[in-house]
Amino acid sequence: MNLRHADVLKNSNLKATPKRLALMSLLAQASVYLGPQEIWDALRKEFKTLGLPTVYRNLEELVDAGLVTRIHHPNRQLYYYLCQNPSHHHHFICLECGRVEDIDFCAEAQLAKEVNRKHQGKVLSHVLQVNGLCRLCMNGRGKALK
Amino acid sequence: MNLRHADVLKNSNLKATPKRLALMSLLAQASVYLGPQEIWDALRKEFKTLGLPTVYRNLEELVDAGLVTRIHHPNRQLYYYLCQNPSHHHHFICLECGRVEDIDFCAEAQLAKEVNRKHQGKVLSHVLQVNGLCRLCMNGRGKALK
DNA sequence: CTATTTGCAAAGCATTTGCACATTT
DNA sequence: AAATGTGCAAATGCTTTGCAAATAG
Repeated sequence: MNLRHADVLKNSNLKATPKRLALMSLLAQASVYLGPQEIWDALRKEFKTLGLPTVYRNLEELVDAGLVTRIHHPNRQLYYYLCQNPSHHHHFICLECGRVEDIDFCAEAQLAKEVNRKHQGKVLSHVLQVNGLCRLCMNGRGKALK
Repeated sequence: MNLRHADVLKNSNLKATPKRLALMSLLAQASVYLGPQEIWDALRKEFKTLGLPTVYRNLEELVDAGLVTRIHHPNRQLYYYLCQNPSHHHHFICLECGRVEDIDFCAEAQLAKEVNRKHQGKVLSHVLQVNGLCRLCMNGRGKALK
């Protein structure tokens, strides 16, 4: 598991430091998108001296390397997630608790056609962000993340 | 034109101040999404003493009233647009010049089905953000907005 | 040994707030 | 006159940067 992360980092010319590996493990385990602060709080339990700027820097490096996805939450903060295809991000965001889940549905083909026809532009990536209520909050069992 | 804006404001219990009307006119004319700074710069030509906080406050009031749409640009800033259906925003964003255009294409029906099936959640609104190159930038004729 | 990475403190910058004054209704 | 809107200055809060010390390969 951590061996894999180390290899992935090496392929991107990033050094496999303990903190970076821990960050990747945290993201890999997370079932929701995490913000820098939450990540910092979680990792500081193990690394007492970890600085918040290091979290930010690592997250952006991982984003640049295409290993991590960054989304804009309606609450105006950034959230991160370990993701596969960086050009194809579909999220379901619960407006009540802040939970973010991936959505499989994609209409990329129609989308590209539409953009070509009407805008004559070129699609490089797309983000579908669906705001709503998750099943937990619909049943009053959601915990507000924010 | 301005009469209509005044009425719309009245319906939302907002006073029709000259600055607010000018802001609405500016948004109504704009063919691209505008940021607070751009809006401030534009309106200050007419209103020398206009404060930036006033622009922010008015934009948010208009968003709250459902008269204006706010989107999160990949450059991490907020952009505003006079818009009809606040639950249905599809944007094409040019990564080169920052231009934002509306996209008509929508797959809401399939989307709702997918969310219901897999996430068991409720869709309240959705945003489809397509990042790419606009026709101007593809031809080297785009002006970087940012 | 060299290039990265990190911690710390300080800076940046878009956005927000407090409050007295001005304007709309 | 009462409620709302505005300017100004200052505060907020997330994010970034500079730089010297630490660490990975």
